[in-house]
Amino acid sequence: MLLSQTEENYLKAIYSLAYANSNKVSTTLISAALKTKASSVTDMIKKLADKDLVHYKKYQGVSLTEVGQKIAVEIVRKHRLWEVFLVNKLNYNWDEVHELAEQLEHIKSETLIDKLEAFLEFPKHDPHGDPIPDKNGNIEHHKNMMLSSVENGESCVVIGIKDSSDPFLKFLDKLQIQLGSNLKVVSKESFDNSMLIETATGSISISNQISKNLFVKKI
Amino acid sequence: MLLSQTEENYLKAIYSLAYANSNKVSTTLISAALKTKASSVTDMIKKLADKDLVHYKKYQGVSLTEVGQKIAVEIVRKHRLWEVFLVNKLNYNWDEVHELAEQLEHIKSETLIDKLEAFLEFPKHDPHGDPIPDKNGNIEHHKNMMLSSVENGESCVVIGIKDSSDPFLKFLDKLQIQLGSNLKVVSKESFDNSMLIETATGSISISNQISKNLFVKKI
DNA sequence: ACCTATTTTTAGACAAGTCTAAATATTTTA
DNA sequence: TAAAATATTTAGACTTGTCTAAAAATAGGT
Ligand SMILES: [Mn+2]
Ligand SMILES: [Mn+2]
Ligand SMILES: [Mn+2]
Ligand SMILES: [Mn+2]
Repeated sequence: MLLSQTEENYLKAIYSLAYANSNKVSTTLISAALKTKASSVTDMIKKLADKDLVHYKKYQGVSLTEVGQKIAVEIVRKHRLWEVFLVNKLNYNWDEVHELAEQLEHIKSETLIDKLEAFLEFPKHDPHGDPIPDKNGNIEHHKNMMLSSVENGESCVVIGIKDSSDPFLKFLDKLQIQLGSNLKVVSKESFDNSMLIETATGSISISNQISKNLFVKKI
Repeated sequence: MLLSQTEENYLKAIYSLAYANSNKVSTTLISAALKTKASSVTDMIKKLADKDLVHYKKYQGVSLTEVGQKIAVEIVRKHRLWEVFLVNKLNYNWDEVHELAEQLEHIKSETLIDKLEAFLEFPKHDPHGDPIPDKNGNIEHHKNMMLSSVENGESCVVIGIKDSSDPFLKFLDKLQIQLGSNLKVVSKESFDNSMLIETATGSISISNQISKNLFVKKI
């Protein structure tokens, strides 16, 4: 099955949205994610349904078939491996690689991505801490522990970013928080849910907005 | 100026054809190179002319403007650097990379190709011996010495392949002839212009077809 | 110079992906 | 449960790049 870039982008979008939300994804949600109009989405959904890549009943939302899901995961795999390449080999910063990976993920080849994976020495996570599916499509999701739920006095390591938008990544750079950073929760304000935390470089106060978007592992 | 992949492919095709032939390129030649119909070429030529990327007068053939040429060379640069990446870093064979580079050359980014070039340590030639234009578009063409014109008793090094088609490259593999191979011309048959040559691994007879397609430098 | 063969262009059509505007279905609210 | 608000689908149009078939221009041969 040879898909167009556009079709691949739809599948990937449906995959992320289905994961983030429940299961069935609405037309408007997709159109927002892809910056198209709802009517365009309806058209494409029909095409994908014809190819048995999505389940679709009018007005009922859409979900991926097994084949559709498999393809979506392959694209996610490509996206994340290319991101690793860009950051680890070409010295891009983690906030600069998304758009490029968005293009590179559509390169068609039977062998390329496995060779790239080997060259990168089989990374398990992309530069934003997101898990990289293996060549069979298996993927180890984060356990859902956010910094916001860590108790006073406890320490943890940053293992992932929920909102990988450029501005948020740049802001983390400024705070000198990276993947692997050790953080100790000193205190929590019940007033606004902000936190005082200790990092390698000092103590900082961070808003709930931020602590809700950092995946951590207790140590 | 943001061009579509198709437009870029046309510019690159016109560039190679203009270089291989005289200067003005005919509609049919382009359609043969791109495997489209002549009528499609006419349509696209008009669009490129509107964008001042080619000079075009009906029935008179087409040639690149300065801007058009600059863009074409940029695409050639990308193509060849990606080929180097695929061969040197991902361990592809030289006969496997063309189609992939054909896709990768269209990735849009201000910074990617210069970072890739640095990562590859500024190679001067692609895996087929073709020169890589620098970031300003300067390109050092081969001096036009083919193995076929080397005299009896003289030695030379293979520095490039004129016809980089998969079958020819595979055939050279079989003969154990690579870029950098030392060849000594033992004798030439006036009958069919075949040559007896000595390589590192032994003596072989090669047809004029082959010797006409190997760029060499005398030593 | 004229007729013929070839090349090139035009005209009209089609598929993919998108849009706007209008119609229809669903959901919310009262 | 019926009106109002919102979401989704349909209808018709447009752009890009392609094609086939037909018309027009050029090039060659006598
Ligand atoms: Mn994409
Ligand atoms: Mn990522
Ligand atoms: Mn190409
Ligand atoms: Mn090459």
